[in-house]
Amino acid sequence: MSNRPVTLRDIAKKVGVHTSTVSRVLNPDAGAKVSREVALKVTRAAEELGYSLNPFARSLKTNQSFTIGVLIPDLTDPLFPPIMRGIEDTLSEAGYTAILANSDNDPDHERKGLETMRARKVDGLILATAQRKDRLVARCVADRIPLVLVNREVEDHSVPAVVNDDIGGMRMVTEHVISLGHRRIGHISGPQTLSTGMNRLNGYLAAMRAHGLPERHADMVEAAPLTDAAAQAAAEALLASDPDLTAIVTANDMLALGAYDALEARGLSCPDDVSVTGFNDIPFADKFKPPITTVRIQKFEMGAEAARLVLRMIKGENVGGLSMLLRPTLVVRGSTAPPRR
Amino acid sequence: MSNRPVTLRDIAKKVGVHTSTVSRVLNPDAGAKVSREVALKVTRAAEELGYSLNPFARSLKTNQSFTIGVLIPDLTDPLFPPIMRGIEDTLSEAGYTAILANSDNDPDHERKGLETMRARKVDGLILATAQRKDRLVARCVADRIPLVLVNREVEDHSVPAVVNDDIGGMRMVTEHVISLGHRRIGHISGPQTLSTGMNRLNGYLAAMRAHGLPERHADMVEAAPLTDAAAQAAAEALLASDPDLTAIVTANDMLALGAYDALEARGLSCPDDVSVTGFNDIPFADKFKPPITTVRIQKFEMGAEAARLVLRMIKGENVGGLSMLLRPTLVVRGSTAPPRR
DNA sequence: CGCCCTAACGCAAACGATTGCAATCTTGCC
DNA sequence: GGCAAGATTGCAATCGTTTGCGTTAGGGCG
Repeated sequence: MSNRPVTLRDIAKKVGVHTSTVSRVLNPDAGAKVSREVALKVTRAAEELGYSLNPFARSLKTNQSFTIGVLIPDLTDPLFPPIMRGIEDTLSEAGYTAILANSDNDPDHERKGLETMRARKVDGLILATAQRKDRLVARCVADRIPLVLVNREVEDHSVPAVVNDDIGGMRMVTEHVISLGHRRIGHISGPQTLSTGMNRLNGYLAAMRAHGLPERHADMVEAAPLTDAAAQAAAEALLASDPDLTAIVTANDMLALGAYDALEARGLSCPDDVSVTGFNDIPFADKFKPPITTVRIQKFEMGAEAARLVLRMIKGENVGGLSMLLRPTLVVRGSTAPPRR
Repeated sequence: MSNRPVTLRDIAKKVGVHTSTVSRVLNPDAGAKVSREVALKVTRAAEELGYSLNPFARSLKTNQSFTIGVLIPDLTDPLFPPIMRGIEDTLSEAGYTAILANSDNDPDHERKGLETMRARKVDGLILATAQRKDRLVARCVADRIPLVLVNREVEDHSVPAVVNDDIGGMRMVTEHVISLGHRRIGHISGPQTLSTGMNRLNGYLAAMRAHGLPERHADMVEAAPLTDAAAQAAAEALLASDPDLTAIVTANDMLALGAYDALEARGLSCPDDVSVTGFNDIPFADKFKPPITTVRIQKFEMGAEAARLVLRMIKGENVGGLSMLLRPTLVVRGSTAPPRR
């Protein structure tokens, strides 16, 4: 028994037909006509010989890799694993495979990641790293690579994207806080270079306006990197400049944790002294003390839809300008309560 | 300007040499001799034309994919993203790419994942899913695929693995609890079908024995699935059967959180009434209330070393029986304190 | 019974690289 | 100056599939 893998030729020889016929039997989708009997004999022989397609040969010929590149900021950020699972689960069902790269929010890394993906000739791209203005994204569309954005999108909506209703979500949670009786409400925002950061800020503003509450500049601080440390600093600035604050709504759960730290450092308690909210509903959001009131976004579904979308683009479907907005839901937990005063 | 990608032939034509020469210039590692001048002209032409290697053609010829399959239980489990990053970061430096599959602890999924990886002709495999006796692992070694285990290993140590010193780690944290003065210490273990579950249990037992403490059967319960819910049930069983327990050491942080829930349900406080410890030091372990005293394992490094190891195997190095044991460290936080009585 | 059409299959040329071997050219040395 | 050794480079086969086109055979129809 030789160890040489079984090829189309082996099957052809065994059955007594030409390799092209075997190929046609094994790829019925191509729409080639083969007689019932031959098809049966071929499939049987393939089975017996334990044939398995050589993907390199196929790809060389068809110029398809059945591979999708996925670029995310950092797999270690709890937001992305669920998205990634959504992507991979639906890709694999379609016979596609994801290859992953982390950008670490570094343009060089990002560029390098994209580079290797293109070198590997991915059939499409899913990016979770988009800035509102993004040169790399622009280059990809210019190069006509099937591309969809996930979670974040670009300013001009020129690229298909699957995102949450960040404005609506933030408006919802802000109004929850307002409805509890809060009037002086601060916001720790994410970077305004990201659609999420901007939209969530706008959602906050919309809610404030809608209820006739003043928008004070001092009540909005940006957490430059989306870390708990940055958020802690931001929360401290907020509390210093406006000691009457009774609530802080933040642009994501990690920032909420940073706010917790700031409150603790000041000897304030949440939610008794100050209510805090997050966004995303990351795993464990319900396990912290207090459990975070937050906005649940559809992480797995976001990934799954992005994958479906890119697959449709690959099939040649024209999905121009199609963006999907997933509806988030409010999750009220222990970090919000009516204000004391 | 045609859109047809640049090939070796294009370069050859431009420079006036044969494609084989171009190939040799572009693959210097192969050790072929090419004159300085030709090499220079070729590289320059390649640059000018914007050549990029067609990986399909190369792979077809060399039968290498520069791809490693990684199989993990669930990316959503906070233990794995850091491991994954370790793997990917070091693979990509070597020009390799990881393709990921989740088993969801389901043998069918696992088998299917392995199947697609083999269909894609990965050059090697990294498995984080190994049971102590694992048929799939056995099949892989039988098929002589370069393979390394990570985090968990097989019983007979027949496969190279990169794991933590689970016994030592658990012994360490148990002794920490003992040194605080605890005598009645329960253990919530992981599944004994996994090396981690068994080793950690043994570490606990070793510590108890070493200090002349009785090993009571009632003080050991297995959390069948490694979830907080299962752990909560386990902790309740523990507390019910042995109300004098003053400490519970668990096999991982998620189980510790389950123990928290059980204590809270009983109106007991941690660490005042019962001390609790975890294992792994997952992200946020310091953010819970109380922050979890736990054993920090080297997650990123574990992944990185596993990647390095599989690469060495691919290069043909004989690493027979080489396993790496990474040293964990004790991280004392707020969930442990001296017993009241 | 002849002709045309279609179904089924074979033929062979790709896809783009790698690589053992042959051919050529230098160079050194006697 | 001739020859051998060594350094470069060319030649051509090959990896395993896919696919446009040609060929064959059979069937329907006039």
